[in-house]
Amino acid sequence: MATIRDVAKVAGVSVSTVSLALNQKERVSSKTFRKIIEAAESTGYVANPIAKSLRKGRSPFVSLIVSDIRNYFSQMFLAEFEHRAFEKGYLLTLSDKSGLASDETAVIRQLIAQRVTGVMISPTQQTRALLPQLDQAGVPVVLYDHQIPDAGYDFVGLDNRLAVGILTRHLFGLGHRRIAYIGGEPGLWTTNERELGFRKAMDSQGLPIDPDTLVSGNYTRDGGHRASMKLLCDARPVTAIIAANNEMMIGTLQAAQELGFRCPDDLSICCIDEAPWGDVLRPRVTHAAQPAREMAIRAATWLLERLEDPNAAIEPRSEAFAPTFVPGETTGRPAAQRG
Amino acid sequence: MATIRDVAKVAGVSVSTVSLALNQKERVSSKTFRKIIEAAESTGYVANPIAKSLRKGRSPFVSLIVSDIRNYFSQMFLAEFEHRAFEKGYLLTLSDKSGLASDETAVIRQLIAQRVTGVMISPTQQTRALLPQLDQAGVPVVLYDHQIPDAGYDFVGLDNRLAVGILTRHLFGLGHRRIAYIGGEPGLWTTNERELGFRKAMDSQGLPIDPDTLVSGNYTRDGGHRASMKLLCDARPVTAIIAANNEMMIGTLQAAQELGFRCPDDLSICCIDEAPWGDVLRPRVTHAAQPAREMAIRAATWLLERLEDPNAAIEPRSEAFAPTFVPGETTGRPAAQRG
DNA sequence: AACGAAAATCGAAACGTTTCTATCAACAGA
DNA sequence: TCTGTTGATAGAAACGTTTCGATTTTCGTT
Repeated sequence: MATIRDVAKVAGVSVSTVSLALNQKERVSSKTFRKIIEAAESTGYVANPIAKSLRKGRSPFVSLIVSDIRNYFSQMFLAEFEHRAFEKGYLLTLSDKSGLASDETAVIRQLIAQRVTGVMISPTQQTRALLPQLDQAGVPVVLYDHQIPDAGYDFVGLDNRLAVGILTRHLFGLGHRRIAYIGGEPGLWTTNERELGFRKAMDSQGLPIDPDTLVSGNYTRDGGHRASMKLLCDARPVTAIIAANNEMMIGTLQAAQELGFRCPDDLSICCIDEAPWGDVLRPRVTHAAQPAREMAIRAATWLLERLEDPNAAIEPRSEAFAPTFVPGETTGRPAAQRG
Repeated sequence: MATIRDVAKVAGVSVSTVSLALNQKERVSSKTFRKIIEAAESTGYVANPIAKSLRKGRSPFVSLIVSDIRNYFSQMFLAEFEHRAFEKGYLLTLSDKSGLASDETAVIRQLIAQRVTGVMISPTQQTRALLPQLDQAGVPVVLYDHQIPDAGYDFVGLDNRLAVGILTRHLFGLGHRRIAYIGGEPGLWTTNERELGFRKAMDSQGLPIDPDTLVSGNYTRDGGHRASMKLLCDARPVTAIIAANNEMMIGTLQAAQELGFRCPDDLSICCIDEAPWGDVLRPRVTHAAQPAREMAIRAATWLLERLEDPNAAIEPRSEAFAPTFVPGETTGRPAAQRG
């Protein structure tokens, strides 16, 4: 492969002039510029980005660390980020925390060593301890999905309290009083926020919370199924269930079906998140959708903006997107209220 | 950040000895080895992979180029490849061809320049011309989904002819005679194979193919919808439709519903591919599923195997996975045959 | 024609490794 | 005691850029 030295030789100039010509064309006379371009073309020269990275201390990579790539939300961030990054000349590296071997610490250590120029990450508890390392390495970071309060990073997420609030209010409006809530994996920020949203909403309707009806389903289909089974086999089953994400909603739907509950006649079900093929699922599930695409675009834009000018002192920004309420066929008046 | 020179100084040995100790510990006396390890730890040394790459002419990156990341099949490859690659010490770069700006030529040029050590790619026509460049750069390649016959690359895909054959045979067995086929984007390998499978299957049942019932839907939902509309508004509509992928199947389902066709009473529908949430979709769609996960694992294994020993002369391997036939509720006997 | 400033170009160092070749010490065999 | 061999370590070159400081060229003024 042709190197810059070959080009210099062919063009009859020094190596440094070639570098100048290729990177800051205004620093070079137009005559030599032409000569150099010509030489570069005739030799088929393409700069070695690795050498450039070594010298500059920065690689043209930008990284996305998702919690689980099988999840619809992650995919949006992936798609939008990849396109936008590539447009700006960056390549994308992807890491998935759900992987068996995926130790987040190791991932981040690797990325820092590779001198990636920016990181977008859906953080967890474990992540908190790693962020200072990225900081120290001077790598701009944008968080999404889970917030780390007061950490001073850009953040893009959902207004989780509002989302659950809307769903609760919706059910209340239909006449439900015994409303169960299936929360996500304990310890995560969104989990706390969503639960808090539920508590507040119930409180503001003057409804007490029966601790038996506030359970965790770990954000998994199976967890949702198990939790629902318990909720529905109770002596006095709830009339409505809110699942904190779509996977658990599916588990709930399944449990209801298996136990002979008709939805929404005997049981109303709704959730946060939309399903990948939500528009063709029957029954259509009532849900509070995250505007995933917009959120992804915002996050990508913010990160790329920081890369544009790494030492511009941009104040950390934070945006909680309002959910979109999508009424479906899985929620209705409770049986006792009808007819 | 500490460099190898700092370690050498602290350990009181030369730089080359440190390098030796860290990479081929047997080449160094155990006494100095200990000294060096200690020095490395005390200085917090972590090798700069970029310098290593420059020197070695290879980076620790492995690349996946998908046709469209929003597609379930791509996601499987992504998830499995990422995990396995990371386990072996590689980082993954991802490129999505569906991106607005994503010029495949530019992507591959970049990857070669970055000296990636292996590439997994779902090729298209355009790709064919780019493969020699990867070859020349000595980058092992594994193809998936679309085959490029006789190109001499590892390939993992579906037995497309069999998949369509099964579906056709299934419909024939139910009594259908007017069977339509909605094919994919023209020019792609799988498109051709699937169509060929249809032709052969029809032929072997002694059924003529009405050219009006063999149409293209471009693999998109909308394309499937349009094609179905035409098929169903015909004077003598078909009794069954095979869609060459899941997206087009959805379009077909929708069209049937809009035109008042009951499925499967008035119209049987089936397709290749499963849906991401296929197990909760109602009605359950009859389909020939690709064993996506196994395929992804195979592809990842093959590629990583080649990276293990880059100059082992491994014969190109190729595997066409048999589809899994999953009967559903969208296919049944044609109306004329029943009661 | 000579001068000085500005513009253009050059040479060399530096980024942090690996690896080739050379040196050195130790040690076995004669 | 000397020689040849082996194993451990050292030195230096090379990978391909960018960038700093130095040098040369150009060109407008006087």
